[in-house]
Amino acid sequence: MSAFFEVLKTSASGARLGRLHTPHGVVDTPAFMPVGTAGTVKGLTQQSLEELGVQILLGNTYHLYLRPGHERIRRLGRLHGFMAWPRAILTDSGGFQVFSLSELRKVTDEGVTFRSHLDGSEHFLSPEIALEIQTALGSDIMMVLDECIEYPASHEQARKAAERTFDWARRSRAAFIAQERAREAAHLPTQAALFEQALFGIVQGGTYTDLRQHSANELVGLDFAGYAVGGLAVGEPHALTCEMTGVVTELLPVEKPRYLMGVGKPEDIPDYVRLGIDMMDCVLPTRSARHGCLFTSAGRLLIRNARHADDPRPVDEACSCSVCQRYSRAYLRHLFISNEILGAVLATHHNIHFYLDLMRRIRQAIEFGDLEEFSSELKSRLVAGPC
RNA sequence: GGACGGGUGGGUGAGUGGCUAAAACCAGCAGACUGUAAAUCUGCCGCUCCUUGCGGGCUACGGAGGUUCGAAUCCUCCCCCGUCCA
Repeated sequence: MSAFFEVLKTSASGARLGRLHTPHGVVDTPAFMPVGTAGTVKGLTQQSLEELGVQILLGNTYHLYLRPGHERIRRLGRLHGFMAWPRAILTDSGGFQVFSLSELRKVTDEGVTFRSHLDGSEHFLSPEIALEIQTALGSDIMMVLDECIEYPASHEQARKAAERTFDWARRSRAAFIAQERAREAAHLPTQAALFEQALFGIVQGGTYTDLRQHSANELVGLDFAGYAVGGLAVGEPHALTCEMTGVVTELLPVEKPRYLMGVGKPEDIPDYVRLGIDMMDCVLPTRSARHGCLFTSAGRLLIRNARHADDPRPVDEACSCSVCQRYSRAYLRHLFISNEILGAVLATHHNIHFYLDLMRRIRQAIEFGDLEEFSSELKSRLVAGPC
C-alpha cells in the first residue's frame, strides 16, 4: 500500500515539506487549497486553475447537497467529472455552516438541522449523511462533520462542542469502516480501492488548551488519514490562533497530514507552517479579489482607490502572473469601477497566483532551511501596507 | 397670447410651516473581508472653526420681496423648463 502522505523534510522549527498522494495527483505540501464551495472557484475556469498550478481544491458538502444534489453529481461522474476537474478535491463536511449559518440551524447530538439558505426548506445533516454525501461526490479527502463554534465561547460551550465533534468523528469513522465492509461483503471493490478516499478528523476545543489537547488525543486514537484543526481564525487574535494550533500539532502523529482549516492572511501563513501545518484553505484570496483587494509583494492594494486611475503599472511589478504581464492598474480599476465581471476574474487570477507562489516560496524556504528569515522578511514587506 | 404641471444638495428624486444640512437611490471617497447565504458589507459624502462634541458658525431647496416666533414648504412679482390650447 502506497503511503497517502510522505514527509520529505522536517525543519528544526517544525515546518514540514511533504507530498500528499491522491487518486487525482500529487499535492506538494505545505499546500494552499483554493475554495470552490459550489463546484467552482468563483471567477476562474478549471483550465485557469490548472494553469495556475492548483493541485487541490475545496468543495462543500452542504452546498453541493442542496444544489445540484449529490446523487445528481454522482450520476454525472462524481464531483471530478461533473466539474471537469482532474486534480484532487477535498470536501468540507458542512461543519463550518453550523457556524456561519447559525441563524438557520439547530444542533443536536444526532446532527444538524438546517433551513436552506436557498429556499427555506429543512434539511438534516448527520455525521453519517455527511460521509455518504462526500462518498457520492467522490472527493479525495473527506472531512468529518464537526461543530465549529464562535469566538469568544465559554469553556463549557467549547467543551460541549468538542465532545460532540469527537462523538461525530467516532461515528464518521465507524460509518466509513462499515461502508468498506459492506462493499467487501458484496464482493465489490472498496471505496478505498476504487477511489482511495481519505477521511480526516477535526480537532475542536475553542481557545482552551486543555480542550484542544483532549480533543487531539482522542481523535488520534481513531486513526484518521489526516487531522484538521478547526474552529480557529473565527475572530480571535492571531497569536491565539497560533498558540492553539501549536498545542494541537504537538500531539498529532508526524506521519499524518495536518490541515488548519480556513486560514489565512498571507503574512500569517508561514507561522502556521512553522507550527507543522501541511494544508490550508481560505476564501480570502478569492473573496478579496472580487471585492477589489489585491495581494501584492508590497502589501494589499485596493484597486478601486482613485490613486490608481492613471497608473500604467501592473498590480505588482514583482509578480509573474499573466494578469500582471498584461494589464495595468488603471485598466483593472476601470473594470472594477464599471462593475465589469472581468475585473473580478483578473483579480481572482492574480490573488490565487499570489497564494500559490507564496506556498512555492515557503516550500523552497523549508528546503533551504531559511523559513524563519523568509517569514520575517515577508511580514515586514506586507505589513508596510498598501502600495 | 392662454391653461395646466414643474424648478430641491454632483445626478435621479422624496419632502408641502418647526423633529430638515434636507429621505432614498446613484455617482464620488475611504475601509473591511480568514473551512463562501459575500461581484458583499461598513463609514464619509455643503463650507468652515475649535477644547472633535449626538459642539459652534456660515451658506443652501430658480430669483427678489413678503407673512410668521419659525419657510424648501404659505403669499406676491419675476425668470426658466415641460405639456396642451390658440
